[in-house]
Amino acid sequence: MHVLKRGVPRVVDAEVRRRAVVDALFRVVRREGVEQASLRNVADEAGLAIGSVRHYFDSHDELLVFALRELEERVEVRMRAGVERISAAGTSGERGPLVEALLGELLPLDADRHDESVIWLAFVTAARTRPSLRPSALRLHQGVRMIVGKVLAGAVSYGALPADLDLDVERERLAALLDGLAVTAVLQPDLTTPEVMTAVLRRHLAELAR
Amino acid sequence: MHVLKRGVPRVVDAEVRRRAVVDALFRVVRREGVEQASLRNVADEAGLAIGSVRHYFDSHDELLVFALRELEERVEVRMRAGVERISAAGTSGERGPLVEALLGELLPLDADRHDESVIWLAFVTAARTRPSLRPSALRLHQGVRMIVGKVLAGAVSYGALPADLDLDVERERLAALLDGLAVTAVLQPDLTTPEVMTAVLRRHLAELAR
DNA sequence: ATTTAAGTAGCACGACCATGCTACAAACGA
DNA sequence: TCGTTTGTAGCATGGTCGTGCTACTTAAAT
Repeated sequence: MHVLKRGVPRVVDAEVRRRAVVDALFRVVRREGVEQASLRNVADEAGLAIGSVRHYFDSHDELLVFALRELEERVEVRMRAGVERISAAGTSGERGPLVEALLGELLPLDADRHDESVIWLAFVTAARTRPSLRPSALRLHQGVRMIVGKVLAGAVSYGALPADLDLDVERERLAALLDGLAVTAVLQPDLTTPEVMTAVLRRHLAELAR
Repeated sequence: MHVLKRGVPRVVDAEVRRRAVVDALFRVVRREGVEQASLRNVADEAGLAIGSVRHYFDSHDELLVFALRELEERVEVRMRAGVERISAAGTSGERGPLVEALLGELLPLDADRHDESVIWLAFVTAARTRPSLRPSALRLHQGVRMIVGKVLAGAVSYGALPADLDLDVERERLAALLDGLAVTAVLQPDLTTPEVMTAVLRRHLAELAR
């Protein structure tokens, strides 16, 4: 009945294990899609027995939910770092490239972020018919729009963008553009190269600045 | 050995039946996602026995491929009609709204096109890991970009858009915007209303025209 | 040293899946 | 009229799935 503190290393191990299982899950999803991310396939990929995976995740659904939260966190960390980098830049002249870099973090410009985008699209589309995934999917959606909104508002306040912009419309427009680029890069990677994506993003930002 | 013409009505019936099965498939996909579109579920939805469905489609995969081709055709028909409407409009003054309407055909602005977009996204993401669906997915991708490219080039030639536009970049930008709007409308329909989508599209076209 | 908990593993069950195959009815061509 | 094709239906097989459950091992706690 005593719910006191236990041996320390155990807890750490548990967290590491959960992370390892999630990484295995991500590899399966990237390679074969969410529908193939069964407990069996994930356990195999992680080099564990199916029962071991279930020790850390009570159900298949819980594993998926946890994995999507993990993805959420990774994106959030990268965004937060980008925002801080912009805040640290004093003069407005330096901010342009930093804004482009921040928004570029949402695009699959390198192999890691490509994989991340693949997993993002897989989970977020799965969330349409899986209620347990919807909260995370919604947070990701809103998070991107919040970042984009802040960036635009900040640029206006610095005089980098005209003050008469309809920020609600511009936020949705830029967010949809980023989503669209990521989606096409995931679905047709041969046709949507990093160069194309950066050119499109740069053009969009330049045009916003008139 | 005689491969001659058979009784006429049979062929018609067969085509009608295949269409009915595909419609049932679309309803299942819309409601529960591609992963639930098993032969059993589709047969139930169509009110047929599983064996009957298999009489028209030799395999599950063939059914999916046929269904995606059907979707391809529907989109193509609507696009062709829109293009003709633009070609029929003589003066350049009338073309603006027609262009907006044509590109709007690619957005889920009403219930029917919303369903169509849901199915589009489901199939096209499934195509990432299903080789048999890739050709259709690629054609849809290229088709949209061809239409968008023609529209932009036409607008330039009519003087409605500045001649110094980088059409390759603008084509990808507008196509990604349309894809992104459709995706977010499918995944977060409550947050991405038809009004938002039309406002974003209108704004983009207006800005292109400088 | 003994108890307690956590980690690992695997079996068994019921459900669902695609597909090969057979059977029967209706309609058509000869 | 007979035989062939076409539509409809259902059975059996082999596979994958999530999950409940049990067993064994390791290590920490008392």
